[in-house]
Amino acid sequence: MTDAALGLVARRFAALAEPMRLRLLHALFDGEKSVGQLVALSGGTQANVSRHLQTLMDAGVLTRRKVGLQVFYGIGDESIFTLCELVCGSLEQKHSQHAKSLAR
Amino acid sequence: MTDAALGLVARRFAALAEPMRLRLLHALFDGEKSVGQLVALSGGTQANVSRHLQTLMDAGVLTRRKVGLQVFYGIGDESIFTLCELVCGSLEQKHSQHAKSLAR
DNA sequence: TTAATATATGATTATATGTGCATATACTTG
DNA sequence: CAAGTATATGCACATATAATCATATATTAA
Repeated sequence: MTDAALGLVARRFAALAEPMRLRLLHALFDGEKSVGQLVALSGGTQANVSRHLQTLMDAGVLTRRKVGLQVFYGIGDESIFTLCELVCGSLEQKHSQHAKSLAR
Repeated sequence: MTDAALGLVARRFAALAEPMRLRLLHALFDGEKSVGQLVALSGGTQANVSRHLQTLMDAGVLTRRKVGLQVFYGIGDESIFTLCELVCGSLEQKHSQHAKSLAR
């Protein structure tokens, strides 16, 4: 593994290492949405949502489509779905094990 | 998705969002190793390697086994393998597409 | 052209994180 | 018990990142 490769992988993970960005990605799981829609759904400020979308774009995770005044973002990398499922699954498992060990 | 769940997922991704930690994980892919071995393999300082191992432990990603003076760490969550493969695969694909678009 | 709307961005501040140095802790051996 | 070895941790510093506010940049409509 070269230093450059490790850096790229780290950057990809870093893009997913922020609750608000995960919320935005989650909102995009059922199809692309405008910035305005994402602001409403996420409850964040317009500026902050725009910044996070920019970060996800830089990470190569999103698609961007401009239509008139609006900009529509969508999931641009299919691996995101699997990544999130994997982590959620692993955490659920850990949580249920923890619950069991508390119970006995 | 609750706020707490998003926070947990973000923390898991954050654990993987650092080149030195990825290097350590990579070194552990073929079995558990002591801190000293990891220091030698990674080229980091002892203090820094120890800190990163602690971070990965907190994230629930590693196992820890103390034998005499030494402490052996290992991969404690199978999903890590798949996560890294997925990201590497996605980046390779992106890279090859980029190479192609430069070529034509 | 002017006004109105959607999105992006500069500047600032607060917080988090990575690193190195020195030292503490835990364990083993003589 | 003293000395030596492996690992962990307190402290300090530099850097990165997220959030907010105000404002800039499109684009459309009147």
